[in-house]
Amino acid sequence: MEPSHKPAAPPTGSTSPSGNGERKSDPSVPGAAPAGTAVPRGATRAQVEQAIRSSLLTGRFIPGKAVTLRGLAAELGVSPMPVREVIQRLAAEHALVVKSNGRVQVPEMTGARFDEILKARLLLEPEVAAMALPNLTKADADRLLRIDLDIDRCLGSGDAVGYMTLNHQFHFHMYRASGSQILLPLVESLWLQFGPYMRMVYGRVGTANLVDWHKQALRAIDTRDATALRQAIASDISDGMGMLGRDGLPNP
Amino acid sequence: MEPSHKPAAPPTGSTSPSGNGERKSDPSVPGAAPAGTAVPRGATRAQVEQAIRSSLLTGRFIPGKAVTLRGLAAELGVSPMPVREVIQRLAAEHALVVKSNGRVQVPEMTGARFDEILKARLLLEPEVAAMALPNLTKADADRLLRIDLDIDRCLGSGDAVGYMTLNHQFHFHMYRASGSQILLPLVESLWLQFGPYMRMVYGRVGTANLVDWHKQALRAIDTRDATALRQAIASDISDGMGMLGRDGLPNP
DNA sequence: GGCCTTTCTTTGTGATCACAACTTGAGAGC
DNA sequence: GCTCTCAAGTTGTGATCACAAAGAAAGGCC
Repeated sequence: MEPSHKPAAPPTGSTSPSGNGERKSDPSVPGAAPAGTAVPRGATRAQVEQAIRSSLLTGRFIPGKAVTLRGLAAELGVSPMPVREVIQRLAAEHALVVKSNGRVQVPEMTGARFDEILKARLLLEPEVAAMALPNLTKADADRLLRIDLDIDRCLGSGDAVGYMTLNHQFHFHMYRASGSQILLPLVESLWLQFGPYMRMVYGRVGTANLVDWHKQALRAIDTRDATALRQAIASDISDGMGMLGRDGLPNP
Repeated sequence: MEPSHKPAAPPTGSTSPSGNGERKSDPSVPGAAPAGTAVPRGATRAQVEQAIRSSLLTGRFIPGKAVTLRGLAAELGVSPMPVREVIQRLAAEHALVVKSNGRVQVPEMTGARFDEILKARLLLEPEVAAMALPNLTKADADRLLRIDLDIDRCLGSGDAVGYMTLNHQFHFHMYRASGSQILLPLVESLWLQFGPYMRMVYGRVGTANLVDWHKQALRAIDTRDATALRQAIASDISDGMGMLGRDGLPNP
């Protein structure tokens, strides 16, 4: 809704970018980028993908909302073309669903989906964390500690978006150290799938998380205890998803 | 290479489909479908996706091979458009890789990737099988048995492609009964990733698989023994990947 | 002969167009 | 007043075009 991404919308009220006089001046953003700034190949698509991904991860797209090609394209100030490809990509990762008639929408959470995502996270993420453990340096531990302190601050002030963003950073800064090429993408796909549902967490931040499992994880990293790290991550996932809550979801 | 899919290539030697006189007669297949047969929406893309997916799963694409948009499009007799979207989709599932310059190629197998795929399969597939167990009917068990008998026949006659196709059918007919919406797609992504590497199995069919774990799995299904089923699937995966072989792969 | 430069070709990318299917809304008929 | 019908608008899909960047190949220079 909020067109915060639109870089330089045409001043005329024409939503459709067709009909403007200039043609093919700059293939990236029609209206910005004053024709001369070197734009790397495929830059537009990368920007579009990043914008949509972060919108999904922080819950800015509400589940069930219809996503239209031209709508998103206009919102981002680009042609429908790069949006098409990004949508295909995200649909393949099940971050978006294409219905039988081709319409695209943000997937709605169901009880069964919720349970399965929880199960999949519990299977994969402790393993990825354990893979990362030998590669985690002192600098990584420091970075993780700083992120966790910021998380505490967000929990204290009730900043839900900040909490979600930082929680994502905490987990993936650790996971990335695993050097995993297979398991890590699978985990990323899972986070994208419950991301939109995160919206439910608004206002609920600070009520749960009696035990700070991140601190336990940091201790396990310090002592190089893979079993303890696995346990801490598993507990963190269970508690975090518990905070989201499965109750009230349709069962199918 | 063999243009078996091309329905009605222009008689002229022009590889590029531009320049043909007829325009916009039928949006599906240019030259076929005599303008009146109802073609469901998005039919072309579905066909293209199916074609490429099965090529990947049965190892018809050799790892490292460059995949070009226009090349594939010409081979399938369609415009580059649907191929673009399918490629994006498959790249998102890591069945294809997009290099930094935008070029697309079939991913090459490395030792690390191989180990990780094996680990991921061992984590996920026994679980999916266990989820499927309560839903497996007598009819499913019969179907699985028939597939396995066909597998035995292929192993006897050294039919590698038949073996790979049927092995895929065996596993996924079972897995599909789980009704899983999250774990099953993850598993499918894994199969797509080691599919091209399956090519290595040509000629090696029949040398391994001393224990028939499929038969063990069928027995576990009969006795509704989840633990035994998990074990059978895990062993089947280990043996199957062992037949593919990790030796000789570059380590990174 | 080997290496560098230049040209031509190939290839991905973004934009736009045309079309069919779907959705939505208004209006006529009962 | 309700429902059915039909028209207008919306939306996804396939095709084609134009362009820039990256490769490949050919030619010239040392």
